[in-house]
Amino acid sequence: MPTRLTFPFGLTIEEAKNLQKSLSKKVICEDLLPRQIRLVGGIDAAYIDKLAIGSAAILDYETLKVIEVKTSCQPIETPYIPTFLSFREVSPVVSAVHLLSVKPDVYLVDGHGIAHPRGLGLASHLGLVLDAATIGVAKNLLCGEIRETKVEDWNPIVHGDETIGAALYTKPSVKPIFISIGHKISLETAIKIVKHCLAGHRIPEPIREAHKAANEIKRAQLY
DNA sequence: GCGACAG
DNA sequence: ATCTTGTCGC
Repeated sequence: MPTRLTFPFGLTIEEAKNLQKSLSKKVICEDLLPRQIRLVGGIDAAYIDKLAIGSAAILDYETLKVIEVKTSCQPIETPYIPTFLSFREVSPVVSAVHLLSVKPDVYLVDGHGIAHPRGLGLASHLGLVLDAATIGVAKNLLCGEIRETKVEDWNPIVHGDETIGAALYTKPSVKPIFISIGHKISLETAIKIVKHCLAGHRIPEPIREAHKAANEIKRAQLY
């Protein structure tokens, strides 16, 4: 019989793949967000034993100062399988987002958007679930290759004959970060927003804050 | 069949 | 992601 992993809804790998494919058709690669961004969100997750900690941080876009941070712990319900990260992280992360008293104009998500084998990385999946603008910000490439034609501070990530993202060089002599459309945004705007949020670090500030919050929870739970 | 593979 | 101190380098 087919390999039936403990996916939500009892999905098999094949069924999960088909779900990703159909959901990816709903992803919008255009700017459906305010022209003037006021609040930016950062999304990340951490793990302690059998618990997943979803984290969401809200920062002021201009000053990059933290306005609010929420976390939510849940039992881990799905194993980590490459290309199926969203099945593992969407639930805890959405719970954290629902605890927020304010919603951002766009979310920076720790993971890929459409730069995914079936076009549905965590950032895109989350964007569809929240019906919000999202940007995928990954530290490693999952699929596609970098086209070395750098004329600015980034190179296109191509898959076949399509540009699925950008390798953004944030600092000299430092590995780039991989940006891709999550939902309701264009790649150009996504790159612009991520660059604005760098503040001298490789990882954009909203994600760093979400990451910090998740780890602070870990310490509290540990003792 | 083999290797690669976000967090 | 996680287990983990000091250390090399900008």
